[in-house]
Amino acid sequence: MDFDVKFGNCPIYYTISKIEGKWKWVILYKLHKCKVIRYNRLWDELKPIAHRTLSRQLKELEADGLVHREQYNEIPPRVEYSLTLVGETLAPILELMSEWGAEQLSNAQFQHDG
Amino acid sequence: MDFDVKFGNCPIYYTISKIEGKWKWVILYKLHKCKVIRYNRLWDELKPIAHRTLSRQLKELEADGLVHREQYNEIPPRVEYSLTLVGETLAPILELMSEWGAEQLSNAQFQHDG
DNA sequence: CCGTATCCGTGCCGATACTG
DNA sequence: CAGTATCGGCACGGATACGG
Repeated sequence: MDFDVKFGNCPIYYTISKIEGKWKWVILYKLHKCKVIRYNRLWDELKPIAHRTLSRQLKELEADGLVHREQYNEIPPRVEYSLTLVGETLAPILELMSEWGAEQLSNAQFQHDG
Repeated sequence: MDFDVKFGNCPIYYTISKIEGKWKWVILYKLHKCKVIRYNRLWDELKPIAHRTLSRQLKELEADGLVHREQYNEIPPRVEYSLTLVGETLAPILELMSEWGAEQLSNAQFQHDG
């Protein structure tokens, strides 16, 4: 990564770069909430996400050490995703993000009703 | 926004959608740290960001009520950016993101130094 | 100093079909 | 069930030049 060249004094940029993309935070949040979740279940939760997109983001998250992939060689096949220990350290951020969104939504509600 | 149609039960998606883009979190963080900052100073801090990009993201953030823009009709002109009250409510998330990045960076350091 | 205008590349993301 | 292959659109972001 060319991170430290340009932004060595900016840790938040490291975080943003590591978890870039439209879906990654949501994926991480789902994993945090569900602990363990199968591929199709995750896909269901995130529809209308495309397979290609979900698959790729999961792979990147796995490569970055944030997500663990456990494959069972059964028929039909079963694959379960969960957060790694490092991934779990994001939990406070995920919770705050969710809370912030909820507050903004309820505020917007007041604006409408109020 | 088509948010509530598809993701009404997922507040974190609201947050992500609101603060989308490669730079927005970093911009918000800088504003949070500096309280008030002039355009060119911000641009300096975020180089190699392009003017077009910085300008647009600032406008979007302003339109979303997260950033306040104060213009002084002097010569030479002066424009100062700061967080709105709503923008300030993101402070805990920004701090956590920065801390998380710092931890990951120092961990990576340990891996190297062994 | 503080941006906008213009032009353009690229890479993210989606749809659909197909495989082990 | 759990993905990959292929194709393509389009919006995001960058470089540069110019305007108030």
